[in-house]
Amino acid sequence: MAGVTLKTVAKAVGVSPSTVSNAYNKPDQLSTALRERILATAQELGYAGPDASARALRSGKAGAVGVLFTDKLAYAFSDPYAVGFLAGLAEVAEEFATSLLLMPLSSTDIAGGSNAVQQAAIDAAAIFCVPGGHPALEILANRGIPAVSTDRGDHPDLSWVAIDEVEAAAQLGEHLARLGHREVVVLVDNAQAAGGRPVELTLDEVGYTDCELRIQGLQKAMPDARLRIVSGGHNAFASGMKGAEYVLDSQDRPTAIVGLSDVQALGALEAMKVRGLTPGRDLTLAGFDDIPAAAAAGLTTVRQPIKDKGRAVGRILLDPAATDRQLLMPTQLIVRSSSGPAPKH
Amino acid sequence: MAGVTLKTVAKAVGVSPSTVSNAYNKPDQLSTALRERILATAQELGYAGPDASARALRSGKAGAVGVLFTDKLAYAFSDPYAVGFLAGLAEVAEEFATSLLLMPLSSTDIAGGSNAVQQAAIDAAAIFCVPGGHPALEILANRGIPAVSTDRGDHPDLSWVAIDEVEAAAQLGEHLARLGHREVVVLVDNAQAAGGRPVELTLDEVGYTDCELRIQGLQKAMPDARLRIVSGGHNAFASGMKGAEYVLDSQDRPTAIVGLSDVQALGALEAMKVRGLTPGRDLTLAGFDDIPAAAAAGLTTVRQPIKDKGRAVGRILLDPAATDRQLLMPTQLIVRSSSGPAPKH
DNA sequence: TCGTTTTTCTAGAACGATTTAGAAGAACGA
DNA sequence: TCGTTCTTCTAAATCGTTCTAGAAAAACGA
Repeated sequence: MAGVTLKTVAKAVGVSPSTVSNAYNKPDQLSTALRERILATAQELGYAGPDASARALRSGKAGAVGVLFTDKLAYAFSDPYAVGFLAGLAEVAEEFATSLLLMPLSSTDIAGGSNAVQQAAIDAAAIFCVPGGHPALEILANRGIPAVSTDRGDHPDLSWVAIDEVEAAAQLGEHLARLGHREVVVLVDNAQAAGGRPVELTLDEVGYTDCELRIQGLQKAMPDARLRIVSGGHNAFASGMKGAEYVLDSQDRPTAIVGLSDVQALGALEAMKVRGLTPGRDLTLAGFDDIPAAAAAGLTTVRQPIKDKGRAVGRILLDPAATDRQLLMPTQLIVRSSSGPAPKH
Repeated sequence: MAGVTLKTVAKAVGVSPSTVSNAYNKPDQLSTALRERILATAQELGYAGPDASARALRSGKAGAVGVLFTDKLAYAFSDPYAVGFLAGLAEVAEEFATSLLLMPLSSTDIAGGSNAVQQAAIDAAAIFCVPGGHPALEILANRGIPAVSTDRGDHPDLSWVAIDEVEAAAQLGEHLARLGHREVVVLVDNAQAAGGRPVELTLDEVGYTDCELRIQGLQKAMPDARLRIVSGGHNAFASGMKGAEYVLDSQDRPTAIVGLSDVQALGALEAMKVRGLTPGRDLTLAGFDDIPAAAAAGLTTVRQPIKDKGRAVGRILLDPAATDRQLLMPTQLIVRSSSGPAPKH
């Protein structure tokens, strides 16, 4: 059973290996009769079709696109936003009979080459929320693998599918400003705070480009407001809760809390509930992304078409017909019950 | 920049290709000085390390494990249960510097070989909730790829990590029986109902082994109860809602509804809420899996350690030290407010 | 009937690495 | 000093395909 190759089959049928190869890949290059005879013999010999690695080597196509996530791979699945992106990407991948290769980003042994990004047999890569300058991006570039990012990069020849982070955040900022909020806390993803106490950051310490831009957008739309940047850890429900707890239990309570992702905002919502605070009345809460749970919770947020984002990335990566290599997706402010006028003193 | 291979580097440095290969893979097989010289030259030439496909072909290791999901790949991400499994698996994969290859199962062109399962360069495969007898499983077997399933198969030499479905469901059944329920509706995943009207099924029509076993377990524990099997479509929130609506709006209302997954049960919960029904008082509702949202919703359910399941599958696939190839994971009945005594007439 | 096109198939060279077996020289123990 | 063992490096075979030319036969048009 083992060791059955194209050659074995070719010999058994009495044709050349090329012909057997064609039987699988170019059915119109040989007579139907012969093709069927070859396939039958292959079946009989237990030949499972052309070897994937060999085919990939020779043809230069791996039949898979890589997906790069920040942080731990296991972690990526906790945010419905990331999952939505993946779902959109998967949809297109499915259409092109291509697999998705999820690559862990953790191991930093770059020179050694034991890196997953180094090892991966992929034709292209989707880069999801990876901070600019990450070593993995360089590896990808070195390997000459076409990539599409979900962040607008600085290089003009980079492909991306993104939103206008500044404008999107500004929409939300205007809404909050109109409601009279001047004391705002922004909850962000931060590695430092993970596992420890919540931290208060400056804009420069944020790290993620998209987060920075959003904060800038908020500030732009509410020039008179005082923005504080707080993190309770990685981008997750628990972190949002921790960050909000820290803020709510301090003397210096804001009138509005903005989570830079809905999962964090929902965590903050939980912290408010525990303290008997009603969102939209006692304190305004807003998020970002508009994940399904946001609607159920009545969370004001900025909707971005995440599944479409995934689809668009997939098209750029896989569809030769896709011409636009830089795509700006629309966003929309969704006002729900969690935002209300700032209480007057 | 293009066309730089091991050979190019070898020629540039003035050593044999084997030595360059060793510089990357077996650092202790050559002097440190030479190794550094090689690596430096490689860098200079823009060589990005050994080609993944070539390495995979020659060494016979792809550095990736495949993940087979039922249904549409895009779809798999909508259930936190599936996502939890993936997270556990990813954790172990990360540890072994292995990537996860998500394969779409849809295309059925098996003979043609344009199949993702056929094409995929993988060392092993995790099979998640794929109904027995699916053609993809045969392809995998033909290719001689070791696989671990989340269902206990019939073959004694198959590897799996599963739960005792019958016993787990029986625990829940006993709980319901003790509460006096005799009219029970079970909500299941079913392709037929997808996109159309909810359907009522017989046990034989269910299809998924695990679902069948759970229903058997319920029946076993509540011999006097009448079990009806209803499906509102694929395994998802919306399907559970649709199925429950169908049942709640009929003349023949049950006293208890059991979702065979929490997402479905939560969908049913929504349908109840809309109708002003309080779970645990007007009608008993129970689920399966104990996803995070279940706790928040007060849903009685059967907990299974899904992340551990993913981890265990990963270990069997990747860890040579893992000896047990068949693992039964524990389950636990979690009673919350959504279940209560059956109303007396 | 004769050139021309089409169909069907093949030989042999890649693809880019890893592996095996072994050579050359250095280091070692007695 | 001599045989033995290490260390360091190499030559050549091999992994299993697909691809590029092109050959042989069949079909075609005039």
